[in-house]
Amino acid sequence: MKKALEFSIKKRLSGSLARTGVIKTPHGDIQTPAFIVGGTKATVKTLTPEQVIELGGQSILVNAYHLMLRPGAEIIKAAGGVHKFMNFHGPIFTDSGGFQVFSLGMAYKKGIDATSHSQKGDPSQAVHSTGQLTKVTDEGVHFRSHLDGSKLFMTPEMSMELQHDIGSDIHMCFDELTSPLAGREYIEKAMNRTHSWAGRCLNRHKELNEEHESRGENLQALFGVVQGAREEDYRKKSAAFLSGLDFDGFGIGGVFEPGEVPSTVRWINETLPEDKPRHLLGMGAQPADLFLGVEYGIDTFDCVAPTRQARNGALYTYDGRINIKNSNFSTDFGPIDRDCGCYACKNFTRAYVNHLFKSEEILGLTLASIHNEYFIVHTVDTIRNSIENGRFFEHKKEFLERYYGEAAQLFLY
RNA sequence: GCGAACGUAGCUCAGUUGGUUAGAGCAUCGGGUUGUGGUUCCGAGGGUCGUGGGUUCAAUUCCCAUCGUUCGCC
Repeated sequence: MKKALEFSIKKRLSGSLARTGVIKTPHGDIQTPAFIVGGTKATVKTLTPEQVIELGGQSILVNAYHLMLRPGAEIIKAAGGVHKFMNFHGPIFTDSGGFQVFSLGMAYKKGIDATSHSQKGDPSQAVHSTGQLTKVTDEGVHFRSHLDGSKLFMTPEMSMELQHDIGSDIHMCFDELTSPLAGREYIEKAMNRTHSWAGRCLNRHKELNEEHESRGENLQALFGVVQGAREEDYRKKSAAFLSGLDFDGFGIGGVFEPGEVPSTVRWINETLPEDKPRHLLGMGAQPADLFLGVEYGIDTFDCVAPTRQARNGALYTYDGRINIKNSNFSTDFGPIDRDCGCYACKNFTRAYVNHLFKSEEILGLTLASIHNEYFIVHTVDTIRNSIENGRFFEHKKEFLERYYGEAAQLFLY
C-alpha cells in the first residue's frame, strides 16, 4: 500500500529539537512548522475559505465529535467528503472528539471547566450538565450529546469510521485525556487505555484505508496520541509505545500551559522518531506556546484561541494583547498593529473595529478573526523562516521581549 | 382652573404594612478565554429614592407644601 502521508525534514536547528519540513498530503503540502487553523464545525468561524487562504492558512482542523452530532457523518460523506462540503481543498485534520467527550459536557456546567487546573477529581466520573455521568470503559466511552443530552457511545473503531467518513487527510486516535490534577494511578490507567485504543484505531484505520485503495480513493493518515499528563516516566513510556506502531505521525495531548512545553513536550519529542511529524493538540493561544513548541520539536499546532479571542475583542499585537472594546480605542485611527500585514490592519482602524464591537456588528468579528489568525499563522511562519536562516534564538528573544516585556524571561532562560 | 396618577442608577423599572451598607435588566468601565463558547463568563463604578418642611427612636416609605411629567374634565 502506498503511503497516506509523506514527511520530509528540510533543516534542523542545532542545540534544539526544532526542524523545518514538509508534510505532503493528497490535498497539498504543509510547510512546517505550521499553525493549523481551527475549523471545528467545518468552518473557520466568521471566515470564508478564501479569507483563510488569504491570511496564510495552509490547513484546517475540524472536529469529528461536533460533525458527528451535526450535520452527521453520513451527510458529509454524501456531500463527497469534508473538503467538498466546506469548499476548502487544502489539507484537513480531524480531531477524534476524545477531548470533547470528556470536556464539553463539563465545560458547559457552570463552575466546572474540564480543561482548567482548578478541576479536581477523577475525570472519568465527570458530571455532565444534565447531571448524568460520562463513563469510560475499556470498550469505549458512554457520554451525552451537549446539544440535546441524548445518550451516545464511542469506541476507537467508531471514531475511525467517523473520521474516514468525514474524509480528512490526517486523523487523530481516539484517546483519553486526563486532568492535570488526576493522580498517578489514574493517569497510568488512562494512558494504558489510550495505548490499547491506539492499536484498535490503527487496525480499523488500515482496514478502511484498504477499502479506499480498492476504490481508487485517497488514503488517509493517522496520528497516535501521546498521553501521560506531567509525569516524565509516563510521557516517555507513552511516546515509546506509540513509536512502535505504524502511525503516520503523532499528536501530543493533555498539555495545558506553555510552562509544560520545555518539560513534557521535550520528553516526548526526544523519544518519538525524528522522521514523523508531531502535532501539539490544542496549544497556541499565545506566542510563547509557538516558540517553545517549535524549539522542543513540534511541527504543527492547532488552537481555537485566535478566533475565539477575536470574537471577544482580544487582539494580538507585537507589543502584547489588547482589548479592542476598551474606550481608549474609540478615537484611535491607527491600525490594530502598525507592523501587521493582514487585510484588517491594511484597511481599517482600531476606532472602526471598536465601533463594530460596540455596535455588535458582524464585520467586527470577521476583521478581528482575520487579524488574530493571521498574527498567529504568520508568527509560526516567521519562526520557520528563522530556523532556515539560522536566526531562531535571536528572533525568539526579540519577539518575546517585545510581546511580554520582562515576563519574557520566563521563556528565555 | 379642577381632579387623578407618577417622580428611585445614564435608560426602563422593582422595592419598602416606617427598621442593618436601596435592588434588577440594559448601558458604562475593566478582566478572562489554549484538541471551539461569536451574540459568553467574571468583576467594578454609578443613586443625599424630585425639592423643602413636619411626625417619629428611625422616613425612600406616613403627612403638608412646592416643582416637574402624564392623563382626564371644564
